[in-house]
Amino acid sequence: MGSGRPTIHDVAARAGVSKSLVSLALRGSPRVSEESRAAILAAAADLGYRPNAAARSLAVRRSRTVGVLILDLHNPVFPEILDGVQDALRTNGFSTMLVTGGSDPALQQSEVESLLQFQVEGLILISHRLAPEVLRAIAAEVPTVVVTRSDVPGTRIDTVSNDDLVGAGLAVDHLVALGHRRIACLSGGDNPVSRARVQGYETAMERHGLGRLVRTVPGGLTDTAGHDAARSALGTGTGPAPTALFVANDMAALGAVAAVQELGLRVPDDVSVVGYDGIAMGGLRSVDLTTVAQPLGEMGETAARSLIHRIEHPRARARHVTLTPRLAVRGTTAPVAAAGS
Amino acid sequence: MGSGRPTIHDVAARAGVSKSLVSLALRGSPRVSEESRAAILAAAADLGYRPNAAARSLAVRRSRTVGVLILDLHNPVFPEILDGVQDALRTNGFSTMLVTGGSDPALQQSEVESLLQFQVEGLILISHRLAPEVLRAIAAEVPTVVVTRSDVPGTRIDTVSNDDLVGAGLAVDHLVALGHRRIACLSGGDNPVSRARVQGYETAMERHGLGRLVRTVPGGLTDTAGHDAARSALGTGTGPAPTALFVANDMAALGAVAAVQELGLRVPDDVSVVGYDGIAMGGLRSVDLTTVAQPLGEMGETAARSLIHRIEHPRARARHVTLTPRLAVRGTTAPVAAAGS
DNA sequence: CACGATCGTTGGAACGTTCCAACAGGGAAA
DNA sequence: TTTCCCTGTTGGAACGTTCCAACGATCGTG
Repeated sequence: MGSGRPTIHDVAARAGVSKSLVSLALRGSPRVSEESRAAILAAAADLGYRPNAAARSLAVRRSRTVGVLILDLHNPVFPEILDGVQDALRTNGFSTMLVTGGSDPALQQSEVESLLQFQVEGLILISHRLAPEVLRAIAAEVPTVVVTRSDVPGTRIDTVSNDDLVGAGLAVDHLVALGHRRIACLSGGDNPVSRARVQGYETAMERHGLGRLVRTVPGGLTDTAGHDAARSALGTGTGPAPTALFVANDMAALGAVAAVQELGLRVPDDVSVVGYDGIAMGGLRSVDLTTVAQPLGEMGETAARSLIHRIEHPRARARHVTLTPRLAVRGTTAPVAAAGS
Repeated sequence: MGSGRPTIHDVAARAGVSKSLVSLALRGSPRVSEESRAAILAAAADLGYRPNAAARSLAVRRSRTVGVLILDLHNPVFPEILDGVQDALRTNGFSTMLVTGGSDPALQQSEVESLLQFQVEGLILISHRLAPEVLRAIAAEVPTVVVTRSDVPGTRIDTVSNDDLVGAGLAVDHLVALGHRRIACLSGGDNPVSRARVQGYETAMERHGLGRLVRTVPGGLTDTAGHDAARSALGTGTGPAPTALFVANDMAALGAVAAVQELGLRVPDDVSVVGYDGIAMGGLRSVDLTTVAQPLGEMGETAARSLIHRIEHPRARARHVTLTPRLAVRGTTAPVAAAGS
């Protein structure tokens, strides 16, 4: 007593009832008389009583908390997914414990470890870098949902991702409809997501009878990677320059736009650029990037709902949800210039 | 046993020792014999034992966890502060519990409430919207540090912020050195931070003998607010147009850049623009915004260190740290055009 | 008028950990 | 030999909550 936070015992003593009744009353049980309830509530308010979540979770053996591991808060894609996650969790009475592990797999693993020590009931991994066997071991202990990647083996792990093949097709369709034919693809490097986007691009080009004009330039997922890839795509010596660029993600697309401008060309008059992701920043007036927008918030919500389902039905089979992206047409695409340059 | 996670008792049974000795061994006490230690470690590994943080925190009455409330993960300033916070906390053996409350004060309060239920030992508020009396009540219960705002009353709350007056001065000095005289300020609206930046602008203008040319245009902290404010600043009818804009933050500055271009003017040839904050996105090639950069990571680290100090010395007085920003000169500022337009 | 049912209330056990006082055994000192 | 002190180990209490079996009082019913 006295020292430290007030406990349920202190409230009981002040209200003149037993600790059990306080517990009942505070959780809104109907079988508590009106007077007792009023006295207890008053006592709790007087003392500034606040339930101890650690003690509760110990007693009920449930923490009502889920852990979220996020790769990198700097890439604006992730906060938007997170919004959806938190909304859905909150409305279902779960708390969120958020950690970031950077891109270091070991650090990520230790962060997940500490989430598990806190007895989280489930895990949402927003774009992790964990080794497959580590991931599998984790998923064996606690329901796990992976967002953004769908290359996860095993049936104990739910996944939520967007359909990169369809998305890349949307971009190509849009450009073709604007009259473009020489459409280059700046790839995002050697990871499953980027590979799928490149493949979607190639398939769509074939579908439009442009298979011979397929041109994929190796790149990466950052600003500078996009910049460099665009320079090499537009560089001289390799036949006629492309009139449009499909870039693996928005960050790289922004770099590509800068490169185009540095080369003395205009976007979109001389070269159209389409990104991928739909980050909010792409919608800023001074950026105004045409892009394939993933339903980021919806992906987050879906992930949270899948997880809750698995928590409530531990024997349920894993679900793999693929959502469909949509094209956001903005200012970096335009009909192909009348005269070939 | 059997069902659920293995506990310290299971480990003890398997290693053939008492639970107390397991506890000792796992925490690395020197007074455990080598054989016992080895047997215990082996048993723990076999069972996949993981300590229960809730039970520990109940027993030792310390959670070794700090709560972090972040206003908005979408504004890129905050993740960068957060990086510094997490680094410093991690190296001092604290876990982080991160929540976001959006801009709704009630929601923020309930998120803080749930942090307190988890028995966090301290709180870092990265730009909150809590009412002063709520804030004070919270700080009375648990050590609290506020980052970004320095207008907090009471001596029980530490603050970490940057010196907005000096920062605004840096921007004005830079523009004046480039030959600009008609420098307008696009304000960030009615909040303490924005007011300080405007005041710093005015003071600096006076200092350069440009007091008569002070011109403050009401604006806000978003892309569109900056856009609209820039349009009205550059609009006709109010004497000669400014040749440079000092904008309350980077997001608004990006909107201002877009507005300048829409008006058929070039940045920086016709109009120079300086932002404030130093978000990473401002450094992207296609953006390349000159700005007053706050030492964001350092602010986060300082906040974490202040908090840890207060946790370890509960009677310590609150510290109010003000860090100095630096100017990042990039592509949106240039010498004033030779001929007045 | 005794009986069981209902209502509101209660103490004790449990959750998994840490801490503390106390233990046995062996060696050194008396 | 007895005493004392180490070293390594142990059981029980505590942390703050929830759950459960059981309590006494009041009520209606036969």
